[in-house]
Amino acid sequence: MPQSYLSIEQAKEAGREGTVVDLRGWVYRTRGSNKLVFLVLRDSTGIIQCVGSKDDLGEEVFKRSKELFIESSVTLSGTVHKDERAPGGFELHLNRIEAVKAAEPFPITKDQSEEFLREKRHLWLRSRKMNAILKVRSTVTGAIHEFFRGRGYYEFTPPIFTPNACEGGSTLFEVKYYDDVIYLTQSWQLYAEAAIFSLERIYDVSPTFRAEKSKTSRHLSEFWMAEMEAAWMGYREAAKVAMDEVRFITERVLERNRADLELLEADPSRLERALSKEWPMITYTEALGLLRDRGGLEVEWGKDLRTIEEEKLMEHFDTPVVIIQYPKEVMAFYKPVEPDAEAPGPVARCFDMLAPEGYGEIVGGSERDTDMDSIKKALEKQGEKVENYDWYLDLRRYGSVPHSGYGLGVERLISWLCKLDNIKDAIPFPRTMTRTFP
RNA sequence: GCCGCAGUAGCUCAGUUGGCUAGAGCGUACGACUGUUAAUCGUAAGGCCAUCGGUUCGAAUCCGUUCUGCGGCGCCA
Repeated sequence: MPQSYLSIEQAKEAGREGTVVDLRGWVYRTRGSNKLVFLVLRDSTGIIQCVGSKDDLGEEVFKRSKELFIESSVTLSGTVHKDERAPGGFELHLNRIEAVKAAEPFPITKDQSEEFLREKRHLWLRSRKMNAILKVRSTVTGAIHEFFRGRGYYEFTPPIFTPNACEGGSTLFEVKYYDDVIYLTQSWQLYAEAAIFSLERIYDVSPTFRAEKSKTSRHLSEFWMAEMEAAWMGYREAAKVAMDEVRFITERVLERNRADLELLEADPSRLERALSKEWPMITYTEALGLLRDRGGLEVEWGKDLRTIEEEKLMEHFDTPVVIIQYPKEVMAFYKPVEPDAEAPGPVARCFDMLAPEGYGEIVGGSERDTDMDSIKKALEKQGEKVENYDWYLDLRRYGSVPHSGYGLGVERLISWLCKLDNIKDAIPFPRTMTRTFP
């Protein structure tokens, strides 16, 4: 066995031509005739075509190499050649090939359906498509840490089991907890609000669970949210941080994953175009005006923007757009009223960020209410028991300060960056209302 | 919660107004082929037509039940 193996990416580096290299990986494709075998090798870095002739390999090895099924693990060695006939421009002329473990016939063939690929997701992860998405995903989560740490934020990890509802109880997953019942978190917010009195500026990237009965290509029951919470910060400033964050992540993906985006047919230039422009921040009331004047869509003031309205609105933009000051009535209890707004009714100090190309809401955030009485009233109105939130009210009793925060939907962002048809491809093992397997 | 679509070979799909022994491609097995691009050519194996019930001389096909999956709306990230 050779001492050191190269990756396929390394084997294609300049200056390697004519040298003998050792590679290892998995069989991606095989083709052949009675004198030649073409075997495309795959590893985490890419693919390369390997050519073996009966003369070079010997009758026995040649025959066995032709019998290797797709996804067999192999080690091999050969000479690097530049060859226009090979996919990718390089190929390896084999002088040795050994199966580490011969595979059984691989169930995924060229005829595929979304449903079948999800059923075989544990194997489909090996596909070039999933490989590219997972690489982008790694860049995205890494960039989130880099962004916040570079700005003096602390990572703060919230509990996943929670006794409280926070955004209305209907969408919580109940979990048996010893002899009791508890819920899976659907937001870190209440705990983040406790932590800012210690750390002032915090962020996290963690799983979130929502039992919404949403059967769409934009919803998951388990997804990852990148959240931030900051003391002494207003909602407009938080919205600017969100825009900076999404910009930063997009830059990093363009730097590190250009080839992955191209493989996914997610034209990088559309992201470059978005980065080259200012991203608009408009009010809800202005958005309604836009819909009426440019879209011919009349929306009654006070109604939340639905999917159709959001899509219609985003037809006019090729960058993400932040919408601020939604009507107070449609917002959760913790969002305070903006007194200075020019609007037909009370509006909240809150914002959403919509992605272009129909990818919908990627960020939702707000300033948090610091007024004890209005929090209590809002909780009662939602049917919550105020005494369950007494610990949360303590945060208002002891040195309350203005503060804001937001949550970024990691899979929604990845969907936009990678131009995915379905959010279920943005996470390795999607969990939806009907899928918990594999 | 509401609305729509689909279940036929391991996979992707045909299957006419109800009519003979249910078809193709891919994959698999065997064979042929010196440069293939998820090669090509030949042969073969492979089916409780999702389920239960009904109509009929006769049902993959028509009607109803149940189950499973997919998508849209609402809600959200």
